[in-house]
Amino acid sequence: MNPFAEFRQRIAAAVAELAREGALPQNLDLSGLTVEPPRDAAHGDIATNAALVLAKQAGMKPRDIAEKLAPVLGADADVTSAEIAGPGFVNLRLADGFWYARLAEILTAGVAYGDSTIGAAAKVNVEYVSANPTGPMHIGHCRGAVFGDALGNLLAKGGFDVCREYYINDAGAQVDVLARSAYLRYREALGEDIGAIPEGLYPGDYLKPVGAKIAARDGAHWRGKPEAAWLATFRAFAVDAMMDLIRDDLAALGIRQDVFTSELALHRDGKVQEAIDALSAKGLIYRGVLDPPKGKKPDDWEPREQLLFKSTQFGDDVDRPLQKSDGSWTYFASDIAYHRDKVRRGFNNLIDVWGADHGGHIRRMSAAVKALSDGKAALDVKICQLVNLLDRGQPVKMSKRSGTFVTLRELVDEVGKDVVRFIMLTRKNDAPLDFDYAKVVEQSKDNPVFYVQYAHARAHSVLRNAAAEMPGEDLSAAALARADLARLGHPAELALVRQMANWPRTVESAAESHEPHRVAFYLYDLASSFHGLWNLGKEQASLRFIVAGDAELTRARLALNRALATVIASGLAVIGVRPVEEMR
RNA sequence: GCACUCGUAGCUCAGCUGGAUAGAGCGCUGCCCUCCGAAGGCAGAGGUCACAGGUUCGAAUCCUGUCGAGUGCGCCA
Repeated sequence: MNPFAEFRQRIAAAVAELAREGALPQNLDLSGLTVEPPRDAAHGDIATNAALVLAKQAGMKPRDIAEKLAPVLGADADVTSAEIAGPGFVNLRLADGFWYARLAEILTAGVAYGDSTIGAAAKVNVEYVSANPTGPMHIGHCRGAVFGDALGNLLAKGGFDVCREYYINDAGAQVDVLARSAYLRYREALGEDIGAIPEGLYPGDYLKPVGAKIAARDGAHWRGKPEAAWLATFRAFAVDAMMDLIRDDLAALGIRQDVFTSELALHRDGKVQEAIDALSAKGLIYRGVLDPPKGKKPDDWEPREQLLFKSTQFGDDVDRPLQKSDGSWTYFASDIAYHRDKVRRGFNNLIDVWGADHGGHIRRMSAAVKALSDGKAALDVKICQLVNLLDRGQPVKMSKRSGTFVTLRELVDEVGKDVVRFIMLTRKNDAPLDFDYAKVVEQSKDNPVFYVQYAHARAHSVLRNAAAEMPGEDLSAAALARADLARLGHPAELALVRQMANWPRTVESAAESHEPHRVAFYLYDLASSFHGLWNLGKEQASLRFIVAGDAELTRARLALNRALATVIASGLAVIGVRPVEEMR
């Protein structure tokens, strides 16, 4: 249960009741009604602005409305006090029993705690990574991959029907370069001395096995033939090999996607033409000449008639070209076809995760989605800013040319997938992120991954100790849920329960705003509260979790421990990090 | 030149879609282990939320402008 959503309903019901009695006007608009935890715990458990948002439409003073509302809410069995504060907030304090019930709920639900139905099983499509299939993934791809995957997990937990998707850019010039590079390695595999890899081809060793495999399969069949004879074969073979490589890299990060869509297949099946025809039927396609970009030196600029999409009708700054001068489709054209395909597969919620360098394409793509779905589908593009790779504060030099760029695999091998995943979510997606090799593996509170894992491990440490001290005692979640939870009377214990009860709300707001980083911050805060509670037991032995001679109190506190571990595990599952029971 | 993103403590960043006295971590100062893991915790100092207007009961949050940073800008993907 999300206590705040629950009380929002109860408050709406109270308003309706007052309206029935004639104390308030009928049919008030409650859309601006918020029900939140107050910033200051001294203000109670739940705060609502109901009186403030209703004042204007009711033509009454906020405090007068609050005066009527507070007694109605105060009559709720779960509410111990309803106070009016400030300009007209109503602050509710809930009975401890309400929070104990939440604790039991956590123990009963397990890691499913926080699962929500706000998504109403609506289909949502998350496209992420979509790295060009020309080599292994490097660190630059990493953030978008983790972000997209965690967002998928988050939406699934929020009750959406999630499809995770990868768009294979296997139709552009870069895959021809890949094919030529593979051909060179093929000749090498046949025993030729190919010397240095020429400028403009991919130099990486990862293409050697590709060339070797073709040589093993086809022998010298392709040797000496013109490019036209072998290009398509080598391209297809190399792209497949690169996609295998990328899938392995993704697997190392714990990522598995549901659908892989090929750009080449869209072209081959005439889907691009179909999409443009569809837009054309809506009168959104024309031939025209664009103005040169202002302020930029038009060195080789010459006016050129092009096939254009009227993206300006949907909020873009300028209409966008669909064809190159040789008549072939632009990337934008095939991307339109791709998004049309998603819409036709029944997705009205589209999310694309892109790198920072694609920021300029958001408007045109959103315009295209609006146009081709007649406004029914919404596209949300999440931009992931750059990751600055550091080592002890010093930038790690990367050069693609010399092949010394850091691959995703190297990174994961070095620090582990859990660390990579968590750190990638410790910033908002649109803010740049520093990733310091040395710091992220540090076992201290400076390192948020460690800090959260440590809280989980500590809770399990207590459960292990308790099991040793109380042999034969049933310490399962189900058994602990039946403990006398009312023994948890200390303010810090209740505060922890309230914070854990905030997890469902965190899931819902993070899912709705497409912001998985909120989960990481929530877990950090929760871990912090738990570490604080732990240390209370150091100063005051009676506050330790295991209390000799009071089995019932111990059971209640063990319930708190197990619930804490459960909520952390539930949150880490969204991020895709394994909760550990012991630190080593 | 235009567009997008951003500007919050000395540093790195949160701020739950407009709420009450703006929060963490690092760094600095001072404390807490005869130990349920000090791999941790507590306390203190530190901010006119870039600046100027506006919207309203109420603005770090929304709008406009200025300044500053990053990214992108016809036939690359």
